Amino acid sequence: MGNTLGGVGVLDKAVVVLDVLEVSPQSLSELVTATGLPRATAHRLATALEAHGLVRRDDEGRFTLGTRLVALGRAATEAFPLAGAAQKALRELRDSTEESVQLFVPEADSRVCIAALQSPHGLRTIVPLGASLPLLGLGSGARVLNGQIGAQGWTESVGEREAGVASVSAPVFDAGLIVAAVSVSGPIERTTKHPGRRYGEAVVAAAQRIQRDAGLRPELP
Amino acid sequence: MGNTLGGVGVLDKAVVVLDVLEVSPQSLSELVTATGLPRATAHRLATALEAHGLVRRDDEGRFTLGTRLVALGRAATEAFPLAGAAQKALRELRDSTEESVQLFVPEADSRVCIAALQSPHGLRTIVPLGASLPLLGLGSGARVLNGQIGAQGWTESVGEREAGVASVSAPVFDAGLIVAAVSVSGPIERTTKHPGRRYGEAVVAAAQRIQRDAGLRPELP
DNA sequence: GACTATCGTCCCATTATGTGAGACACAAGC
DNA sequence: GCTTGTGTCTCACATAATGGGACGATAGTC
Repeated sequence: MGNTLGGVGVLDKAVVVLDVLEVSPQSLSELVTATGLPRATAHRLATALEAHGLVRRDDEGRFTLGTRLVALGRAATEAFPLAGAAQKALRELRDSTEESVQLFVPEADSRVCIAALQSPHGLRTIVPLGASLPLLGLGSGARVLNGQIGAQGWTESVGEREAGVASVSAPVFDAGLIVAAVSVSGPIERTTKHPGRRYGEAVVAAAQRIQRDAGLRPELP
Repeated sequence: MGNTLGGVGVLDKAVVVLDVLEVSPQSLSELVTATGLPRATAHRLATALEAHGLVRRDDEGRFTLGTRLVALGRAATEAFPLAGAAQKALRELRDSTEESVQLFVPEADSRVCIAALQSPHGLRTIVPLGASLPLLGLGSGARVLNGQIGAQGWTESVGEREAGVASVSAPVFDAGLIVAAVSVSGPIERTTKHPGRRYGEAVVAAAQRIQRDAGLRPELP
């Protein structure tokens, strides 16, 4: 119930509350209009979540995401063997390319950024940790996760997902399956219109290093 | 209901599931024994949470914390104006002391670590992000949040919260109220038995810088 | 191959559970 | 004064969560 259409359960409503609070702190009345829930219900849910530390009140008495979530979020990140194992390789890649780098994993019908480091330049691409992008969308990361990889092991996209930004991505394999995509992205001015020429090799190397560091098997047994 | 004793609602059970999964991935049966919930209930809850991305399955089919939580966790961290504003000051403090540093905020009857950086040394104190410690407990951080501050503006504790570790903490004020505590902690061997002498000044300076960077008013209007 | 154990998943009658309109107290503004 | 806006709480009602048990797979043992 609630996951399909029709009946909506407590849990679904509670998640809506969290979703709304993720955007910004909300007073009760704001919460009511934002969620569409009746005042009494919104209040009960928010205070119930508050009792669990998932929601707290800020200095102005508004509801915000609670401290419990920072602990859960950290644990969730660590639950990805990849996220941790990829850190060193990503840092190397970011430092050698001087552009923002990300690690994406497929999740249902989207791809989620589970690790990201930013370019040192003032003008840079930013993909927030945890950001969820459509899997069947644009960008070299999406292509890679859908199995569209060039002969050299990488895929590039120029001004595809967002105007002015280009990116190169390479797949991370486990037992012959693509489990993640490493991406480098930045403004076309710096990456040129053929970012693959510049970064392709480095991205593929980083993906392979992640494979090794995470203890994955690149080929089928 | 459920927050007191007696009736336990869906939300409470869902949180229990998350709590259990925070420790480690669990198969359904493990989840059942860990939570004490009936199999059908545990399954329904876990799959409901899965539908919202708060829970996912790992490669072995077990339940783990989901990707949605990494986004929520990040948002929760950002919802603390302090956590972000404190980063620079904490990094400076960590680099100058070469010991682990933390920022604690009071929350109900506990104190929560909302920012932490670790010592470069092999032997070091680790307080995980989001960790929740009793507010009326031991340690210089607890003391500071309870208003027990020495004349120099800091408080030290030696082998108090945990054997072998000493710490120094200083308060962050807003409008005359203590809103957070900055701590430096490390093994007694390095910090000496009078860590305040060594780090007191630096910790107080960091706390004041955080106050400034976060745009807080140290005194009453 | 048959037997048993344990797994994840799903059904459905039962009732405990969450529901939400409305009452309430408090504060600010006209 | 009155009005409008908060946040909070209650309570009769019925909806939504419950959990014992059934089911099909898979794995191991004899």
